[in-house]
Amino acid sequence: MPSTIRDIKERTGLSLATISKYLNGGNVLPENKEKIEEAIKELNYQVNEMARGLVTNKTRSIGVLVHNVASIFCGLLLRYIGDVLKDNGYSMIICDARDDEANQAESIQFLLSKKVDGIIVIPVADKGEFLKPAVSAKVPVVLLDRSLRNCDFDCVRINNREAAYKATNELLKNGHKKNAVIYSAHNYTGLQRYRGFLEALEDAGLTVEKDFDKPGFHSIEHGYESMKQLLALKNKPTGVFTTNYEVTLGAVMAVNESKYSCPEDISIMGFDNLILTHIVQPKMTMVVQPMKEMGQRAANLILKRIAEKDHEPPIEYILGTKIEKGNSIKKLK
Amino acid sequence: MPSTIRDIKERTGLSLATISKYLNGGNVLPENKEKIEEAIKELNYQVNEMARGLVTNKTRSIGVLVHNVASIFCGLLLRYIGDVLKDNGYSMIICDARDDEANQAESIQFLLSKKVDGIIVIPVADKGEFLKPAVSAKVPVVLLDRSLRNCDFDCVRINNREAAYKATNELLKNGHKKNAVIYSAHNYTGLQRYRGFLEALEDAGLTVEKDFDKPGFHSIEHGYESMKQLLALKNKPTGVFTTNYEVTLGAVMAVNESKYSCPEDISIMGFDNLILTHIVQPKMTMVVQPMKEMGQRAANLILKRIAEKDHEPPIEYILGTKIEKGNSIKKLK
DNA sequence: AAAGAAAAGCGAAACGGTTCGCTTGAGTTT
DNA sequence: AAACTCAAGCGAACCGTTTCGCTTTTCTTT
Repeated sequence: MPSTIRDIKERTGLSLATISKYLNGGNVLPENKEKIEEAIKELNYQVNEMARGLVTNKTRSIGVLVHNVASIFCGLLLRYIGDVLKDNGYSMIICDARDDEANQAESIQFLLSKKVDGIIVIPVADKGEFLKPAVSAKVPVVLLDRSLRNCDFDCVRINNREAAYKATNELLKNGHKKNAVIYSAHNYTGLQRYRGFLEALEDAGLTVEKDFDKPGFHSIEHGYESMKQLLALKNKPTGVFTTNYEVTLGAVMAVNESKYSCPEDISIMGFDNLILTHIVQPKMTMVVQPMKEMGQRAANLILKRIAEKDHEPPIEYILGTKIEKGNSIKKLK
Repeated sequence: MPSTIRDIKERTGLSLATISKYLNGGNVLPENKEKIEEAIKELNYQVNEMARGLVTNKTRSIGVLVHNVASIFCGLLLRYIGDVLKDNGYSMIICDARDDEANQAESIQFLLSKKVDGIIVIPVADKGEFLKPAVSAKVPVVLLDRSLRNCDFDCVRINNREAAYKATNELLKNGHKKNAVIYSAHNYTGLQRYRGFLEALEDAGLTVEKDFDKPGFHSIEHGYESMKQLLALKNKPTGVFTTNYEVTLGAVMAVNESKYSCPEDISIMGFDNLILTHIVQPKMTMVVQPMKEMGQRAANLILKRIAEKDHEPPIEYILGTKIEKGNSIKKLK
């Protein structure tokens, strides 16, 4: 039913090769160009991407594998990624790992079976084995937001350690000496932020108390439970560094439900300025990441890799963060 | 590099036709079946979906066009849709309309150019013109969450009018006579909820005051601004029905920033029990939708339509809602 | 004006599957 | 044992592009 390049051939009297050349941006006589364009318009012709793909071995689609599609953080990144891809004629096939490594590995296989030209991934954990099939299939991979242990892939992210260091200093500067940290112990990003926290304490001649050290999952629940435990301590911390969006959310919930309030009874340094910050009182002080740039860079990078013929060595784009000041940190004298 | 059906032919001595037959679930002698399976395993063979698609004219991909990919509501639906599609071997190509009708129309064209087998859409507005190209191309469409004016498509949604009616009654039952409503005036769902609100008032012998009637966009800003205006009135409402997640969020923000509090000074009846609502105090009373079922039904419905040879008349699945009680509504005597 | 270079066009062979219509052969019926 | 039935297998055509290697045309240069 839909018209093909052969219909255009009939209509213009030109050969398939010439028409194909035109379609792919090759040079054609102005006269013929006009003929072809007219035919395309009249026949409402659209290239059959499948036929093209069969020859070129390209699908013009990119797989995007996220750790959790229902998180607002991912949603935003998806928007920016999708924009760039669509503008370049690429479709975005999404897979959701639901924070599970087995799902994640299966999703990579799925994407490869769909013959995507490249994959952008926000990994669940810090291990990279699940990406081996992509490497064997020579499908380029770009990591986003989270790197991996012994990472040998392109990656777009922030300097997590430094950001955490700066954030912790914000607590220290305000006189907080008893600081807790709530973090994800299962991915590279979480661990790096934890290290930044420790380094800042160390440089200030402090250490973290055992009860104040809260590793766990990247989840609202973890933030919630940890903050509850912290508030129940006899010897409570005065400051808490919550190292990602979900954990910050959970921690705020816990404070809200308690008899304590922020920043009077407990100060919080948060992460990721998403909608949360606007609806809670007081306004949170937090580390903000350049989400838009992260998404766009990741998309552009994967497109670049696809276009390259040679296999270039991996690049890391490390973007800057800033601290947005609110009123969630009390100044201690 | 990757092996083809021809490699299997060499290895087994069978014909292409037979192997293809096996791949598509046809009957083959047990002996040959074994040979083929062995060859597939050893050669690590995977069907080339593009070659298959060229013949069958199917891509095994579904376009999902959402009004706003960064909303947590959409994110959740995407998760449930994606699960069903992947289990059936279909990939999910996502487009984000960014709440803009022009983007939405362009995205449909994009999806059609990608030759998706079907489209699931959460429309931006209540007009359906943008779907015409899909109809002409005979690509099935399933609407999700929001219907359209003069709708002639399959649709999976809740009974918005009834849900709003029940919700409003919750305010009325608690003695509220001065009720405001904040809603989206740009999509079918919002308008239906508004009607349900009006009907409930009417049945109680009440009407809505002009100042209490707040149409606008489906956005946090709209909820925020409207609530601010309501709180600034000399003659304030005692109850407010916020008819979607974003608007509820914004309204809560506005109350939090004001000198008033909920439910002492103003009662709120909200919509959509998503995670953010847990972080605000008091716990909200709200209408909850069966998100999982909505996503799954939509996905299964589109798959069913694709499988059907004849063009069956459209179906509407109208799912039930329930009210989750919190403490955001004060009992007036 | 002839020779040479560059640009544009062409035919045909891929790409990797599915499917149509026919042949083969085993099993069943009379 | 001949005739018939039915399952399984096969060859070849086809899906709609791209691309290779060649020919033709046009433009420069001397």
